[in-house]
Amino acid sequence: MPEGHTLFRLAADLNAVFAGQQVEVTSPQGRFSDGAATVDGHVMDLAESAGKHLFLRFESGPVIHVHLGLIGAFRIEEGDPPEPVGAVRLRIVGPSAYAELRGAITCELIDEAKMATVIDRLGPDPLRLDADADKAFARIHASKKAIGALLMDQTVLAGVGNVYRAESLFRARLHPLTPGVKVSRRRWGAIWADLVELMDYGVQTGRIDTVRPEHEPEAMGREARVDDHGGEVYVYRRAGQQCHVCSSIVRTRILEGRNLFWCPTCQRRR
DNA sequence: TCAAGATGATCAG
DNA sequence: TGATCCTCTTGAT
Repeated sequence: MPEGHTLFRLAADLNAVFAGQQVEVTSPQGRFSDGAATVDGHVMDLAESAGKHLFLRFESGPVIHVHLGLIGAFRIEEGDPPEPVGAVRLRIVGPSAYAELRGAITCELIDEAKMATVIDRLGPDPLRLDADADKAFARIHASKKAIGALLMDQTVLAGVGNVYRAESLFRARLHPLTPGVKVSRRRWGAIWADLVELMDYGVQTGRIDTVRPEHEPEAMGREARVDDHGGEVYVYRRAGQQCHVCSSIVRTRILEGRNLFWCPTCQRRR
């Protein structure tokens, strides 16, 4: 589930087992062999996330830059590593645990300058305490593009993916095709505050739950269903089903190549 | 056994 | 906007 909260949590978990430790770094699949060899046997300094990007810094200077993309997965297991199974792009082995990366869209060795460039391109990240929500609002309010597309643009806002997009707009009762220029500062302030709360909760629990207690299906007399992504949601991937709040049928369409979901009654176009 | 789809991003046209 | 890449799971045949 690679949205920003996943990477934030992953960085913390990697620090817990590898920070300050000498680690063995390999690429069983072979596609990251040169990069792995450069830092193999070195001390991992710190893992950090920025939006959906992950950076593993080594005391000797190099940084491993990882982006999970749509299907990437980085798993940490305790104990000694078994023989690699499948396409393991990167494997890190420490004294008490090991981690394996599969399917990432990016796994490369970069320097501090390149890391700064990657971070500079990103919009404010709701998971960072020093993030400036006004910076995102300036971009949104200057755009005629749909707010549903702007929320997914990582140069506008970092870390928000398809699930948080669908759910934050539902909770704000805002139609996803509303042009950015029509979103007021007050409305944006509420969406930002909600994203901060939702994503922080996602970091703590490792899942995306967005349904307020009073709207839970049990409370509404309906059968509860937890989606594949591991949480209870209002509209994400619920096309054709009843809205938890008003019982209208949740709709879907493709917006800029990605599935979009909304409730036509709770999120009326104005 | 094979095709489709998935929480992402980039590039060409 | 469509094609492409990355890997794995699910469902159809």
